[in-house]
Amino acid sequence: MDTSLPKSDIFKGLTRDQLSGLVEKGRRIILKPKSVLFHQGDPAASCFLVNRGRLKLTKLNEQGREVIFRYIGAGELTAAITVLKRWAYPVTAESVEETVVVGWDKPTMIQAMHRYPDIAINLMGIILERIDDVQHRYLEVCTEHVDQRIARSLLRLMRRAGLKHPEGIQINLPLSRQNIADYSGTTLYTVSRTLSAWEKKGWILSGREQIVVTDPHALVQFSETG
Amino acid sequence: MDTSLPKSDIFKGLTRDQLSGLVEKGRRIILKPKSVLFHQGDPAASCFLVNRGRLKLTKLNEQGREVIFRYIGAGELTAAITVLKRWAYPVTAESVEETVVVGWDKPTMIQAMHRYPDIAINLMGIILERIDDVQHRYLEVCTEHVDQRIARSLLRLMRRAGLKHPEGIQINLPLSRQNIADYSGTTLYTVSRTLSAWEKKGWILSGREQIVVTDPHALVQFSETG
DNA sequence: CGCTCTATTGATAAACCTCAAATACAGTGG
DNA sequence: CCACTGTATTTGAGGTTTATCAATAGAGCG
Repeated sequence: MDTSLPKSDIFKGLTRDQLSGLVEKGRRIILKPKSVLFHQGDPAASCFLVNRGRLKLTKLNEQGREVIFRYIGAGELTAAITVLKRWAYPVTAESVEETVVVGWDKPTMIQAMHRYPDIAINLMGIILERIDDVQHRYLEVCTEHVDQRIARSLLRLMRRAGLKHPEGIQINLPLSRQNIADYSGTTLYTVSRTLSAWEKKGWILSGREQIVVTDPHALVQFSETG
Repeated sequence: MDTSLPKSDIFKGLTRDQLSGLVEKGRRIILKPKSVLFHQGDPAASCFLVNRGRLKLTKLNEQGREVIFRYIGAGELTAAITVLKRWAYPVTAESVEETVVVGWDKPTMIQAMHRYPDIAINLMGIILERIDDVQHRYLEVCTEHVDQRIARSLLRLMRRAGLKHPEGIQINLPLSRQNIADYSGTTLYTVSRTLSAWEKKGWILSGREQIVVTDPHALVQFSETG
């Protein structure tokens, strides 16, 4: 069995042996692209670590409109909150590409935290960062214009999933206009128009489900001043 | 000294004596209406419990536009996050009426958590509820129309600060149109127009900085369907 | 090559904001 | 009690932003 694990914040402080012991207790799941790991309100959802690939975390509102909270990649956790709460995690996780995760159920996770208190501390840190992140994005979506928000979305994705590319930095993720819209709180039409305009300005290059940011500085400038 | 403390989630599980010992270690602060307890990015901010009155938690964006995250009342905590993180809490807390808070610095709080592990567990629970709340509001602000969001804001405030009133439920809080706008992510003009319309429909009564919800059911209905 | 999914673009409408001006209200000091 | 002042609120007009709808083009795949 492949016991290699990516570096992850949650297990910082553990030795190699402790870590592989934990991994053995986990359930390894391989997801094809666009398959659902757990669904909004799924009571069985427990704690998952992404080993390879990437998950999209979303939420649907009553009318069925989707919002993307974040994309999480190798070494990142999701649904860790459920370990500490009895309610189901109100978020859906879906792979955007072939993805491998390791999942632990609540009892295992709680036992692990007792044995290695570092895990609990790390978990706390991760949750606090998430809260800060959502709060900041809440501020943005309340106060900023759509195009500013699109710019921020691209920059955020670029930082988390950026790859070197001859013309700039490529967002290494299958990313449709609809995805960007769901991530920015707008519609695919507005995204399309906005990206077209930026492409004319030379700030980005765009293709089918692909974006390359060619002038990050211009985007940053724009995202801050409008 | 007045050692009476409101029931608070954070100290659930502690005895009366343990609690009053803690209160004595805290610093009691009395705030006149509209005074700032701590400011966005203030490194000195530590953990505060509201004893009486109410605080408004806000954040300013780069252009100086304010967003209200939440109003917190007696028995509720704020800035608890700072206890566990080195960074400053990126939020401003301001009293909306005469307010009494008890504040503890980080070392005291950490010591207390060691002595009474219940506190750490309770704190965790509070933080998890907050994350869920912000995420849900993020979804709302991304997907819903302004008037739906205003309806949700009134309902939320009603549930947290509602008082019986001959005509319905009064929101017991000085609440200007601007406040509602900052809480809903819109402008005071739109709030004014919307409330006028609802008053004509008999859903609410409104006065200067005062709202009475006379038909909560209609508001709920509206907030869900548009 | 035809099928499906994604993206673009124009036209139109709706939602919402901004500005300006008028009005209502609460508190203060005479 | 009343005028005065500062703030809160309302409302209209006009404009901008953004969503919606519809039609077309393009890309990838078997």
